Amino acid sequence: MYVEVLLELKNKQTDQTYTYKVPDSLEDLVSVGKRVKVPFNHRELEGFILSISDFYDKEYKIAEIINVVDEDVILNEELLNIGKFIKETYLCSLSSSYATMLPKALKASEKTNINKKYKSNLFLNIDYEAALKKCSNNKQKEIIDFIYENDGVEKKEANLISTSSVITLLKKEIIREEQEEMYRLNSMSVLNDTKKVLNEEQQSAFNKIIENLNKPEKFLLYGVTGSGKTEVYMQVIDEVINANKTAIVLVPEISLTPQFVYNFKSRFGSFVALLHSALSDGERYDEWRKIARGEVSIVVGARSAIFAPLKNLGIIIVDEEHSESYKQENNPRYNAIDVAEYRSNLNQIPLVLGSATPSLEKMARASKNLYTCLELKNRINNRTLPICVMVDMAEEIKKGNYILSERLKLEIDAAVSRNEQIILLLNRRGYSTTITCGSCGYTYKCPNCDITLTYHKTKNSLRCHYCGYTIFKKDTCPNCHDELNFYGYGTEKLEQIINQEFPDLKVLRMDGDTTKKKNSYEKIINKFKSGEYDILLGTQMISKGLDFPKVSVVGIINADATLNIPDFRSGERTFQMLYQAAGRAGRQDTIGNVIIQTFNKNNFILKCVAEQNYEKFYNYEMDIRKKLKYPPYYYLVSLKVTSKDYDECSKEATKVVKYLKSNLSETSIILGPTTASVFKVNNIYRFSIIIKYRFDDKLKETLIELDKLFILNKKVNLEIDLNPSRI
DNA sequence: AGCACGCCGACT
DNA sequence: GTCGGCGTGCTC
Repeated sequence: MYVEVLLELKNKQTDQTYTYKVPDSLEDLVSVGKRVKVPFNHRELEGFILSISDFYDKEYKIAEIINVVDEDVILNEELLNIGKFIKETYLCSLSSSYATMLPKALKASEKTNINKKYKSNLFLNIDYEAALKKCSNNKQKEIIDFIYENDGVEKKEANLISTSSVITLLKKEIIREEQEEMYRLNSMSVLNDTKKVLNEEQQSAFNKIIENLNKPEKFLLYGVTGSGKTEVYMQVIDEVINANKTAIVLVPEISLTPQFVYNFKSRFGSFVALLHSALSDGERYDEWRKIARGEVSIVVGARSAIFAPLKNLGIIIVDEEHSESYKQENNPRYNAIDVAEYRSNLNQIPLVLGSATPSLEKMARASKNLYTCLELKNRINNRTLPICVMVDMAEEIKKGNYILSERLKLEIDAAVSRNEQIILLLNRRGYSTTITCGSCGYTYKCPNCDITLTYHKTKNSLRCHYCGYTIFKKDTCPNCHDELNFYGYGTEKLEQIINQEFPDLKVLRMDGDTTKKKNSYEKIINKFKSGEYDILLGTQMISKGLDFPKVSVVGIINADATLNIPDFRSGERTFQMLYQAAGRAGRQDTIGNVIIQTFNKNNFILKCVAEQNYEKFYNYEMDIRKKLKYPPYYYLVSLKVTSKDYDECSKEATKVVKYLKSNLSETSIILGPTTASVFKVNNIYRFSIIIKYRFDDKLKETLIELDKLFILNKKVNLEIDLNPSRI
């Protein structure tokens, strides 16, 4: 018997299977998808068995496998196929595909000590009467009774009676100890929630999905904020479970902690497994085994939960479909929604993508009837959408209001007097964006990256938001010792200004700096929810799917910040973020007020936000994309050539473009090379090349060949990103 | 990746 | 002479 083994080496040269002989003694244990330990070039490594055969016809000599690592199959047939799909779609190595699909404990390369956890149980070894007779004291009798009454007990519990008696009984073999595998997370089943009555729109969306449960139908559930998409998901899942099938629900990482998860737990109890980033490696391993063994029917999780080894999958739901968190930004650069489509086709089951602000790509597919669009136009219980007002900051500055406009200050006061809460969005952390010397023009810059440092006042330090480089601020210019000027502002400064202007109000700040510690995100949210704080200010993380019933005012401090980022999707991102933030206002019985502060009061996208008109935004933005040949009209590939050596990097980037131009079809557009938007990060130079194409049958082949040319080049690295989320 | 092999410079 | 620097190449 021979096996093909895939080793996990981080090198594309070794991304192939190696043939090993299986000794007779191990033949019964071997099966496809299990890990085996094998000798490999004077070392011992672990790898996955990808296939088994009875003979081989290779000329080289063959080694024998050392042992079989797993009792159970890790990569089942579907997972094996998903891995191949990822390799072929995103041009990464097969071993790196499987590596990202599995929890750390199951990776072939990691020599971790993440193990199964066991608990000890005690049982009677002889019958009850005989056991009692053999007891030499009352404590022992008590233990025997305890075990007898409960038909076996946990050793921990018995030890509470008397540890030494337990030891004695074990020694005399009156009782015996057995190990039972246990999970680190005890799935508390809340089960205190019941189905809500669907309104007409929800019901019709529900019906359409239910009618297609055995088809690979793709749905776009386009429902305004507060229209009750979650209830539709849950009732659909209920149907799926009743048909003895299982479900995956993907959620952006950020909305995983709060009520979304709680809702699922209280509706479905222990049928739900959770996969989120706060799990320890051990906990993640346990959840994974629960899923693989069929002990749960629903998996709720972030991006990588799309790889959950559920059998008999019945539906996949992706909430907040427009979220960029579904695309992995390092290798393999997969998009969980693409994988979801693949699994939907493979299993012949529906895929439901939900959003209040669908991505242009998905809405375009819906308008071409490639997806079925299910629309929820109204908020449940006929709640009204908030009222949006745009404030021209150019006018405000004339009045001396640099950061907070008159209107916003009034609304804050009014909300507080009504005992309501306020959310302020400022998508930039830190205190001020740049520090420049008034005399010589010296600007603090990162020595490793091509970017100015951001001043953080609480630590009196300047930090690079790319590589983390930090220095302490001097009192004067380090060059000419003259005075320093501060430009721009971030969340830290906003917090200070609010404290000055509204000394009586209690303010919470939430950004990348205040949420670094584990659970701090959840803590801040709970603090704000409790009502003891008046204002929550923060970066875009406060705009995502949070439900604070008492919030009636949302202030967007600087709507222009994200609008001016040089990326073709910046308009779309701005619309999505501001629209979602606006949706935080007036969730229950209050009417929401949204104040949008801007220097571009005539900007069309901001007007669309103010009117809360997605269709208008969609038509406008689609028109631009068509004219500029961007997605969804064209597909993109982003190539990045990186190196520590600037000249080498530039030279190779030019070669890449030449290669592409001579190999791709003439209809494809090749742009570059240009220095990337931040052209130096961590002392590595970056050149960017963009391919725009509609149909190019030579594309994959050309990129694979190009990639091969760079494998052996140790000085220069090439990264290929298909359908990048940013360029 | 990581280990061996190989081909050069600088030392007890 | 030989110890060890790292560039190159291969691993069933």
